[in-house]
Amino acid sequence: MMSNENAAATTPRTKPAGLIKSAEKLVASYPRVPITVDCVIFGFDENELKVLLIRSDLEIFRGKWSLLGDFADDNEELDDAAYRVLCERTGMTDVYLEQVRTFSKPNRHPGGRVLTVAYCSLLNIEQHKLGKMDNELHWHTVKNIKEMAFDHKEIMDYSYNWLQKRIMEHPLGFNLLPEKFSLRELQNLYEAILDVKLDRRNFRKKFFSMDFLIDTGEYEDDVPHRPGRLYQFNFEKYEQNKRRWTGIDF
Amino acid sequence: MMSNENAAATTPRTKPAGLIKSAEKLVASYPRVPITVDCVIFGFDENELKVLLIRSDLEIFRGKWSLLGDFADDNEELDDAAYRVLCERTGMTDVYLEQVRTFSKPNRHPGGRVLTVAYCSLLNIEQHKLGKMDNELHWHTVKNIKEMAFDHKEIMDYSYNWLQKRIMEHPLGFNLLPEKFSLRELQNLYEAILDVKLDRRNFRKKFFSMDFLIDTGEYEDDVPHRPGRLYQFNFEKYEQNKRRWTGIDF
DNA sequence: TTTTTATTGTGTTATTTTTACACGATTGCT
DNA sequence: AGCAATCGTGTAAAAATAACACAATAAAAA
Repeated sequence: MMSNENAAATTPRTKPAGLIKSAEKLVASYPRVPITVDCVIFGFDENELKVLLIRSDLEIFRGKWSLLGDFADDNEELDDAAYRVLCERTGMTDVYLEQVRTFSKPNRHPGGRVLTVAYCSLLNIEQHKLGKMDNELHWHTVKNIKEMAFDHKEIMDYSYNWLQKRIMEHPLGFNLLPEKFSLRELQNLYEAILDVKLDRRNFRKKFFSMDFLIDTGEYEDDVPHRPGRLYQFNFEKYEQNKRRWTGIDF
Repeated sequence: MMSNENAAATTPRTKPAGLIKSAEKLVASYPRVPITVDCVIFGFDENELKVLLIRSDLEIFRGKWSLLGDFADDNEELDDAAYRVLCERTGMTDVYLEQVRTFSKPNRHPGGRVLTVAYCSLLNIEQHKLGKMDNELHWHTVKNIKEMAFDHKEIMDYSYNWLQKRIMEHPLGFNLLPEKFSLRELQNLYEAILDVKLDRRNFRKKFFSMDFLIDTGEYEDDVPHRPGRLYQFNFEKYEQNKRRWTGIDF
C-alpha cells in the first residue's frame, strides 16, 4: 500500500495502478526542509534609499549584517510570517509587504539546507525611529552596502531591482514618505529608487495628470528656503481607478 | 547551550547573550515543511495559448486536472527540481523556465501543509507531440479551464498573469513558436497571450524596429493563401543588446 | 535692512511615439 | 477564370515625451 503510493509519487511517468487514497501518507513521504522568511525593509531618509539590517547572531558571520528574518512556524502562511517578523522588529503593522522570490541554493545557509522566501517591505522611517534597545538594528544606505551574511546581499540586490520595476507599475513610493509631503520629496524619492535624474517640471506634470495627489493647502515649515506645497496621496481615488492605470513611464 | 541558541533564534528582539556557534544546531531547531515545485507549462497551438496538465492521482481529486509537480529532493535546488519535472514529463531540456511565486496557504494540500513553488515554462508544442503513453497528460486551452486540483487554478491564473507582464519586457514568446515562423504566427501568439487585438501594420513595424528578427528568405508552404515570409529570432543580437532594451509596448 | 542663496511654481515648443487606416499583389482553391 | 484569404507596404493625425528659463518667495547671512 504505502510503497505503491510512494511509487506513484516518485515515478509519476509510470501510470499508477490506482488512485492514491491517503493524501496524508503521501505528504508524510515527502522530504522536509526548513523555511525562513527574510524581509527587505526599505526606508527613505535624507534623500537616500535605506534598508533596515540587523547584526548576524551567528559566530561564523560575526560583525556582518543580515536581513530581518525568522523561520516559518508550523502551519504559518509565509505572508503572515513576514508580517510577524516585521512587527517583532519594528512594532509596525499595516505596512506595505509583498513576496519577492524564493531562494534555494543548497549551501546558502552554513547550518544546512534552508529555503528562504524574500519579502519586500516599505516603511516610513519617521514612524520608526530606532530606540536604544535596537542597537543591533541599523538603517543602511542601499548603495553603500558591500557585503552581508548568508546570501543576503544577493537577496537585497534582487529585491532592490524588483522594487525599481514594481514602483513603475504601482505607486508604492508613498509608503516611504510622511503622510504629507512636498513634490520635491516625492521626486527625490523616485530619483533615489530609480537612480536617475528627472526633470522637475515634467515630473510635476506627470504626477498632477495622474490625479491622485490631494493638495492639502499647507506648506512646508522646516526648510531654509521658499517652502513647497504639501500633498497627500489619494488612496481612495487610486483604488477606484487602478484598473485603468497601467503605470508610470519616465 | 542549546536552549540559549534557541532563545536567540525565536526571540530575536532580546539581545542574545552571545553569538551562536553552531549553525547546524540552529537549523536543526527549525520546523520543517514539505516543498514541491509545480510547473505551469505553456504551449501555443491553433492560435490558442495552452497549458499542459495531468490528471490528479489523488482519490480526493478524482478526475480533476493538476499542474505537473513533484516534491523537491533533499538538497535539490528548486530550479533544478523544476527542470527535472519538466524533463521527466516532456523529455525536454533546454527550455525556458522561470520561478514565478511561492504558494503557502496552510490548507492548500489535503495531505497537510505543503509549500509549492510555481515555475513558468514555455515550450514549442511541435516538439512535444504527446505520445500514447501520455494518456493522462493533456494540453488544455488556458481560457477554458474552470477548475483544477489543489489550488492549481489559482497558481495557473497567477502564472498566466505573470506571463502577460513578463512577455512585455522580455521576448519569451519565441520559445513557443517553431524555429521559423511568419509574422502572422508571431502576432497571433501575442494576441493570444495578451488577449488583445493588435494592428497588423503597427505590429510589424514594431518588431522590425526592434531588429532581432532574421529574415530567412523562405516562405510558408502549408497555408491555403499567399504565403508569408519566415523569420528566425536572433538570440545573439538580443543577448548583445538586451541591456539597452527595456521592453515592448503595445 | 539689504543682499545672497536655495528652491518654488509655471508653459511652450520640438521631437518622438503611437495610433488609425486601405489597397494592390500573391497564392491556393473551386 | 474567378474567389477567398492573407501578404506587404506608407502616411497623416494625435498623443506623449523631452528640453528648457525666469520671476516669486522665504530664510539666512551680511
